[in-house]
Amino acid sequence: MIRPSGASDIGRATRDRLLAAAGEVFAELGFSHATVREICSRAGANIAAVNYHFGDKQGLYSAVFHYACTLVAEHVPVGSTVPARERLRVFIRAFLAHMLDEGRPAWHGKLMAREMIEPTGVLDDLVGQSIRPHFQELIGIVRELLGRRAADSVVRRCCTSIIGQCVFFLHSRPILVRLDPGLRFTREEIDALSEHITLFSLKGLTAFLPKRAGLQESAATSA
Amino acid sequence: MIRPSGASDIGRATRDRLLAAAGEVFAELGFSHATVREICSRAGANIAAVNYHFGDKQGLYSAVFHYACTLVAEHVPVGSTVPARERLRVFIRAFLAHMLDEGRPAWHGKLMAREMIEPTGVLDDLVGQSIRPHFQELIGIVRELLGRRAADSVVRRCCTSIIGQCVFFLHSRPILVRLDPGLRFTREEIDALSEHITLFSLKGLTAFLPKRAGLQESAATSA
DNA sequence: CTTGACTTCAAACAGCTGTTTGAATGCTGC
DNA sequence: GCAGCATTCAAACAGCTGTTTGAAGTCAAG
Repeated sequence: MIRPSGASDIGRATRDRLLAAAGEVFAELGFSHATVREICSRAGANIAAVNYHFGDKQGLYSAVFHYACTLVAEHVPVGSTVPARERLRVFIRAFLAHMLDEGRPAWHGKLMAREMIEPTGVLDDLVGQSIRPHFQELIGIVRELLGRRAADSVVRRCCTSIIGQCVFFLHSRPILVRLDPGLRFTREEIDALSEHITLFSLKGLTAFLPKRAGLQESAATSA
Repeated sequence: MIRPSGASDIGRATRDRLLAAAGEVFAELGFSHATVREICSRAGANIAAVNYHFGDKQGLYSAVFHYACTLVAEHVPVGSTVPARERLRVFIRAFLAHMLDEGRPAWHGKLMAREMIEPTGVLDDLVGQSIRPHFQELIGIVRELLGRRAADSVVRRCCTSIIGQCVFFLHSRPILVRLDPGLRFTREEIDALSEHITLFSLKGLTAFLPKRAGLQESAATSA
């Protein structure tokens, strides 16, 4: 019996405590380095609690991950009436803030970063539920900025250029802080960063505008 | 006794075989997932060989890593007589090729990617010996493209924008192949990718040129 | 109170890990 | 051949891991 159908209040309490503790530990140490004992210790639960409530360690990880996915779903895409260059700005800012913000539930950003590096199987769910929609949204923005005649491959590469700039801070933070000690991701720094990436990307996109489209270029540039 | 001072030929043979095998296994699985037994098995050596030749698993990892670092040192920076935008092109191409090329010693790219994510202590050496010089080289290029009056913070952020685009393919490959099955990093694809990043970045940089510098912009753009 | 389902607990289990040991082997210089 | 050294080997060790077990506890319903 992996998980009982009806859970009482105190049962749900330790279950939730396990989820919260597991989120932290998994984010800190990754799936394999995190130990069930450490998670249960932080949750104030018995070692057998994980297996009782989630079947096994992998089940707990999946539960934590899906819980984190639902939190991401709160991302509200901007209406398409807004100009594309403004939607790009909002997109980049939301993306950066979600990953770097050292706010309260700091772990689900790290968690997803780890999943990208060491896929454990739930990565497919993550791609389907969260990443692919976001990526499609960005593709729509870029396509609007580049015009109908832009090739799919060009649009795709431009999207990776934009996302790459954002994700870099997530994956390479250990190196960045060694290159520049005193690097902190405060709210202001994130704002400045997203503004920089937006400007850089809007200009960079103009390299792939169809020839003889000076009017469009100026439109995409005057951000 | 960690390592004997004088090593005979066959001794050096198994030592080298251990280094090669460890490079593959560490790159594939990371430091913690890699097992001494697997490494020794691939090297055709006894389990105790690692401890005999390198002291312990960490010692083997350090040796592999420093060996990989010496290989990277073969990167030849272009003379500064070449125009900056051409040096940027060469830099990006070399960077991408070094990390993505599925050539013979395919492992030291992956190895460094893993080290960025899960620093094991040798990361400091890596930053000092390899990453910082490369980063300084890129800073020099970007500064030349942006002009003397560009602020340090702007130059720095532009460098991260450029490197971020390159590193993205290294860290997020699991996601990218799920978003676009059939994605392969052939020699041609790497060429096209580096060309794209170069164009995108050269244009993106112009967003941070000092105002009223149309002449410089055209110089940086006509790549 | 008694029943019964749900939950917690301490203890142990089996498996894999890096590491050590001490004997056996191979090679070199005498 | 022999001593001395570097190297290899099979076996075992100690530690940590996820997981299981069976008893004890908890609480609501009859």
